[in-house]
Amino acid sequence: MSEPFHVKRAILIAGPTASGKSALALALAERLGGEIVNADSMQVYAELRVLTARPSQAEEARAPHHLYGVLQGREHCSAGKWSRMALEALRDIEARGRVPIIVGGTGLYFRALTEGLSPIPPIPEEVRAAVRAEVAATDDPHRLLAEVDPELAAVIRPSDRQRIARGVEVARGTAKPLSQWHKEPPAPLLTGKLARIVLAPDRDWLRGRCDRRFEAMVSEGAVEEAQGLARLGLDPALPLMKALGLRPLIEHVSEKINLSEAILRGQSETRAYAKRQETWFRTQMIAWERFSEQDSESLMAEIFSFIDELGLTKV
RNA sequence: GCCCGGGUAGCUCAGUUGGUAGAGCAUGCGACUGAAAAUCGCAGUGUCGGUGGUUCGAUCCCGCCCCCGGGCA
Repeated sequence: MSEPFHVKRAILIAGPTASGKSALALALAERLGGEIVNADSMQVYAELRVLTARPSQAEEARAPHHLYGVLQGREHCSAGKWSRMALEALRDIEARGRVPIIVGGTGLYFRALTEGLSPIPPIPEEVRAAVRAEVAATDDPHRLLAEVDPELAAVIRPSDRQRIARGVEVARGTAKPLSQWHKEPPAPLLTGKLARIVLAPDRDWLRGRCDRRFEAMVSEGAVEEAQGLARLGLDPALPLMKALGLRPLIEHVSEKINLSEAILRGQSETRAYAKRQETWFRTQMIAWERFSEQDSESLMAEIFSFIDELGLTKV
């Protein structure tokens, strides 16, 4: 097991979708001489730009951005893959003497970095694919898991096919079941002087922003982006095909539903996602500093004084 | 004016051969160890359009009234 990477200083910004994290990160980067690292599971895919509200080229010109659009849609990201890419980017940024600003909405990715995951080796792709296919096909996937990892089966709901598939693939692809791997204490990948920030705006305010932003995406080419993806004919099970609003827009492009219905569904998916993120941030990231200020200038001031108190503003 | 259909949860609607009601969506809460924008769990709420009648008992049957569609005149 390798030693964690110790940074001089880093700023971590988590927040629900549409909470304004990217703008905040950019403002901080400009002020501190920082470089931005994406911690969002969907913004890593090249084919998703509009639908994931990825920073524009103009924004990317204002400060270096990393891990945006770096994977092809046919690849699949994961917490492990992301954390390895992130560490590499962090080392480079540190070597340049700049401040890393990690920003995103994927709580699990932040956990992988700051708390670590159990040291489970990669599962061979053939095993993964075979297990996923098997789990998708069977009527009783829970039994498959119970056969190879009864301890895990006892705590995973029979309806939760995704976790069941993970449990089965680990049991088959490694020497021991996932429930045993989980007993090995995880170790952080990243240590050092870290400012951990969660944006926690008012729910109604955020809902309004989600709704408006989805409409804005449509006027900025989200339909065309969905059409482009539909033409690629990718496996609908691929992670990027699960992007919020993508499925309704593809249904619209293939003339199954009209645009206004697609928009309503996209907005509704976005709101539900924001809710799940908030639950994670509230219950899983309790040690992080929460900010609910909505005015961007006041927010910036509060955050700046927070990181200043931590001694992160000077080298 | 007449005929037909409808009025049940925030929305769309199901239902009760008469014993005061339920799904999906929305909303709220939660779980979360390499697909996490994923995956999964829990919860609530209703003067069942109004009013009179029949009945031990009406959201359901009957009368009248109101509202919304559609048709005929």
